[in-house]
Amino acid sequence: MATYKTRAQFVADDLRQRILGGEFQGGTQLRQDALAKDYEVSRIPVREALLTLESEGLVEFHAHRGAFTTELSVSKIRELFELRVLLETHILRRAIDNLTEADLDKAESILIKYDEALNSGGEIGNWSEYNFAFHEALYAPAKLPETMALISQLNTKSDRYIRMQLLYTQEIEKAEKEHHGLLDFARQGDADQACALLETHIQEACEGIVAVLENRAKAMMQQA
Amino acid sequence: MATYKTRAQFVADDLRQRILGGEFQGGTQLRQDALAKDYEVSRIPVREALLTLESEGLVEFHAHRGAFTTELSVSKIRELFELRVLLETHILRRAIDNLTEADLDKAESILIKYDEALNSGGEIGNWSEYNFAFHEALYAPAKLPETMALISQLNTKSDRYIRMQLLYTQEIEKAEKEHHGLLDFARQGDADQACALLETHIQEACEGIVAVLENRAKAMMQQA
DNA sequence: ACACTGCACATTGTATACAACCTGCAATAA
DNA sequence: TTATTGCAGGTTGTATACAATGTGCAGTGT
Repeated sequence: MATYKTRAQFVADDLRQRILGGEFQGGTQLRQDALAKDYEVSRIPVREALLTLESEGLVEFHAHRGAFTTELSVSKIRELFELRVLLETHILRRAIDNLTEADLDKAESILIKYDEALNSGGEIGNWSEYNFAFHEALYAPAKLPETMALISQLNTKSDRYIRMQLLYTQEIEKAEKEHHGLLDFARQGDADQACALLETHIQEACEGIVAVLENRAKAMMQQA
Repeated sequence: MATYKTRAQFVADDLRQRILGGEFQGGTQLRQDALAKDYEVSRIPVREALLTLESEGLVEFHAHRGAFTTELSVSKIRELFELRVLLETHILRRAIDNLTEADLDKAESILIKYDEALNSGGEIGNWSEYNFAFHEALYAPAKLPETMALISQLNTKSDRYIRMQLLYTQEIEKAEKEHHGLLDFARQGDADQACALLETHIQEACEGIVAVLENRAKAMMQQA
């Protein structure tokens, strides 16, 4: 799949990681010239990369004024997480209907690999990738590609904030326990309980993020 | 808002209409050079327009092979409409919580304008735009912009098929009656009934489309 | 006949060059 | 002083030119 990568795709992938990694503050302008020099390409693939990122909601274009990284308000974050609850409980139910042993094992293996990394190293830079990989594996049996694409889209949009939360609070272990719980309920075929757990799992993550944001806002106020 | 339109945006808007209008069969290649000549621009804005349309799901890029219009399978169409039910009933409930008289009047005025056009002229080319405008007006009071954006996205993706259905069957009047029903339930504040009606409204549209597609497939078989 | 290689052509992807537009500052006038 | 106009510089948007890749056919060999 997609064995060849155009420069535009390469720039888009790398820049996405940089944005999600928090390298830019919300609202900073991304100058095409500077990025072109960074990547040693012309501005054309840079523009195309920025357009791609715009469609993912990471960047906003203003005609003749350029591209700016987006910043989400608390209310938008709440909305995104509410959508995640809606879509992910929906897909989880379907997944549980179709679940095979192999599916469960696959999801579990991701979880185990992650557990090990957690116990040995402690810090995990790309937690959010593992996180999404697990959810994806759990939802895959539903065989709803369009739904999955929307979920993925919502995740990308909120990813920056999830990372931020993990940086400030130490909720990874808790989330990990909930992941095991999800897997257990799925194995038992108990869709109701699984969905209930998933719902609180997502909602609590949301509240965590909102708390961090509001603390930060308070700190900003005092500084000024 | 967006007073200036770049050439890329112009091409994207026009090309979107052409694709949704059914000018291209699913899977046809869109040659950049030809489009550039059509619009009397260079290939650069054409490429950017195609990228935009790709993010909307109307077109697919294959590296070094170009852009092709997408074609949805019956199962994907079903999935999209299922998502619409999920998201639109969700937003409708919220909208009904916040509804004011002014909101209802606004939605109704769209409906009335449309009724008139229907009675006088008969044929309406851009029914799907009116259709979406009404739904949008009804959902707006929910004040959930991200949700609304997703709904809009799903609508764009399925729009071609909705138009196709309307071309072959004459369901516009029925849909129009249902719209009035929706408005009535909303006015009464009866979210449950409104959502139930909305659900069947969407599901029946879906079944209509699937029926048309399967008939067409059968016709194709006989031809061969 | 069939498979395979390699070349020519067409099309896409990207670099460079230029035009259009926005922004901020300086100069002018009220 | 304050508001306004116009210019200069810089950035984005687009055209043109070139490079890289995919495709199809001719030619060769088996």
